[in-house]
Amino acid sequence: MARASVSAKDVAELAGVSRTAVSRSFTPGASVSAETRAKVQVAAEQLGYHVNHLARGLLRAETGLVALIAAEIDTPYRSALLAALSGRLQQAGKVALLINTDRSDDSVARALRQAISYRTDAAVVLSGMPDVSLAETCLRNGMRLVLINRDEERPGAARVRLDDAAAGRSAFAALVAAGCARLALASSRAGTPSLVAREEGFLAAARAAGRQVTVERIGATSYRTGLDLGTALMTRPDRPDGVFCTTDLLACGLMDAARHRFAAAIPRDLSVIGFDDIAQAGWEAYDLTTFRQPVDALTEAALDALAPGAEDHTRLVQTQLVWRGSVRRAEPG
Amino acid sequence: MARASVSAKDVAELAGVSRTAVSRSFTPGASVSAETRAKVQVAAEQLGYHVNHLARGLLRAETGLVALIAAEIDTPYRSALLAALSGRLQQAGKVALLINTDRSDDSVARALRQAISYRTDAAVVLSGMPDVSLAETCLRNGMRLVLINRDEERPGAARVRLDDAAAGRSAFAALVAAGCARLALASSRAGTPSLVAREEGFLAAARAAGRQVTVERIGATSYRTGLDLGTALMTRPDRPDGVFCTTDLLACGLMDAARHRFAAAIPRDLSVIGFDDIAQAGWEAYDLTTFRQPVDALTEAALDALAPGAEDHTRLVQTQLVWRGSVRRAEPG
DNA sequence: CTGAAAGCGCTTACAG
DNA sequence: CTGAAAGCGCTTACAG
Repeated sequence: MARASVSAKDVAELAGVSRTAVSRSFTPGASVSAETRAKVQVAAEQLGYHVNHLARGLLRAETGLVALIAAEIDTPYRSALLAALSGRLQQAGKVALLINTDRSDDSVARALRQAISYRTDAAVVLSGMPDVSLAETCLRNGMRLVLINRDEERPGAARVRLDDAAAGRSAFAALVAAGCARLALASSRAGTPSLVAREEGFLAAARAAGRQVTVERIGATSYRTGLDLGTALMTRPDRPDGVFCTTDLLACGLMDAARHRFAAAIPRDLSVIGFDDIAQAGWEAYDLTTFRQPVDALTEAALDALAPGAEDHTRLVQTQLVWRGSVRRAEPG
Repeated sequence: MARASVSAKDVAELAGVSRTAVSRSFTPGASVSAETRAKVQVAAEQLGYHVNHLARGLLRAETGLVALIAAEIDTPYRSALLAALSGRLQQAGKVALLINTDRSDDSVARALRQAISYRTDAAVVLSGMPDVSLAETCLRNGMRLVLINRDEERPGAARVRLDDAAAGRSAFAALVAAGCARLALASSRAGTPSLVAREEGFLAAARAAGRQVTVERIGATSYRTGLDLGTALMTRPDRPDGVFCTTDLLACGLMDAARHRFAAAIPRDLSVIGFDDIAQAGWEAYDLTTFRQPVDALTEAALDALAPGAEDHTRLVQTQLVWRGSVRRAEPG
């Protein structure tokens, strides 16, 4: 039994017009006289009528629904991206279906099935990777598929990626320019495409310059892991004096460990560069030099990619190094 | 023109059964033979069929959609609550429509209209306050309405609230027990119900104990405001030695200002208590004693409240003081 | 500009 | 257990 709610029929009766006229009154650009539309509007207002988008979605090519599929949505960077994405979607007259997953591909599959069930116009995948056949099912159901910061491709799906490798390279250059002698790379074991690309950019640049790098990888991508990374690096005999953390969360933990457990001063004893530019990077306790994830640019690229008929190429977005106080300034002259 | 997608009719034809049989095969508990169901399943799998929940929502009493309406969703506390809420909703077989608002009641109204348009089973309001007539429209459309941490009531709507006043009182008791001589209250000017209740609990307890309290209120609820609050309090001639911040974000800013701008040591020179227990409160740089927002309890209460036929009373959830290092330990007896 | 009619994809009595 | 039929609330040719 359907839920009781006021329908176009009720409005039509009250306004003394046909159901068709009601429908037209709520469709921008439809051919209705101003007079009819006014009568309908009054009746609708009085009854508290709202067009049923479920029914409308059945008839139109678009439902106005877009699925946002992501893991760890309470994390600073993720939540910032999600906020931008959902806000921007609303501006565009769409509404976001938020589906959170753990990292397993299985839960991405479930999320995508949900999206299909509600016939979302598009699905934006921020975490995990849908398998090929499911991706095809999405397309077959007329859905656009946008992958954010995923390294694999899916035929028919658009990708939006950060230039992580370039950032890794420029992190290396920045630490060298600051005069750091013993370089380190600190990352988690998550092994996501973004992390790997940052690591490889950094290491490739070091290799090209003939420089040694101490590499430490531990656990999940979290503040706690940052503490462990800091402890691991600071207890080494060849304690580094310049480190690139593949994430701000890791950098914050690493800085706290270095300061509170080893009484190291930053940047005097240790220069640190992070990645993401989460809010905390700008807090005075950290004042972290880091790469800004251009949330707005990513969001625009994603919106462009999910428009019907958009091209499926990869949209590459550049990051920008935000200079703060965690990296030693090179000696003048 | 509707979007091309595989329908029950396609599956029925391939499986050699009626459309009714297909429908039943996807309804738990419906009367279909195992044999028919199996045939349908095979055909559905092969075609990549998924029940259209838009159409289903038209016929059933529930759509499976729940609207989450919130502002500042990239803020640590908000995003944690949203993550819990949307995760729990999924477990319950529902899916979250994320609608973010600014604080204006107008944008809450727009959000609610969207919810009605998609016939969500319920709307959970975390920010702002819907006006009475719109709240009634929601109910008339068969929607449940759950207000989280809102002080006003709406007839027919359920509320979930934290016992903010109790927390305020116990913050006072904790600072007194720590031996603080000059107490302060630091808050923003946002004036939300939760903030006001915390402030009043603290001030009422102080009044009852005959103690003076320096009150400082500035700007929005943010880390930056915390810096300003810290600066304002530390420049007073009667510099406080114990402060209750109505939010962790404010507390983090205040601590940073006290330390970096006034070289104050915490808790030696200043004891600080926050509220929320955001992730950063547990970071070594802050190690903040604070009240934990029991996100899980709030979430359970919200889910209980949005079940069809649930009672509309207010569900009051208690907070818990998490002791860390930002409050001086009282001298042992 | 307007309305009657067909149809989107589903579910649910109803009859067998 | 099974299927034909009616109907959920809408939109879109079609004819006037």
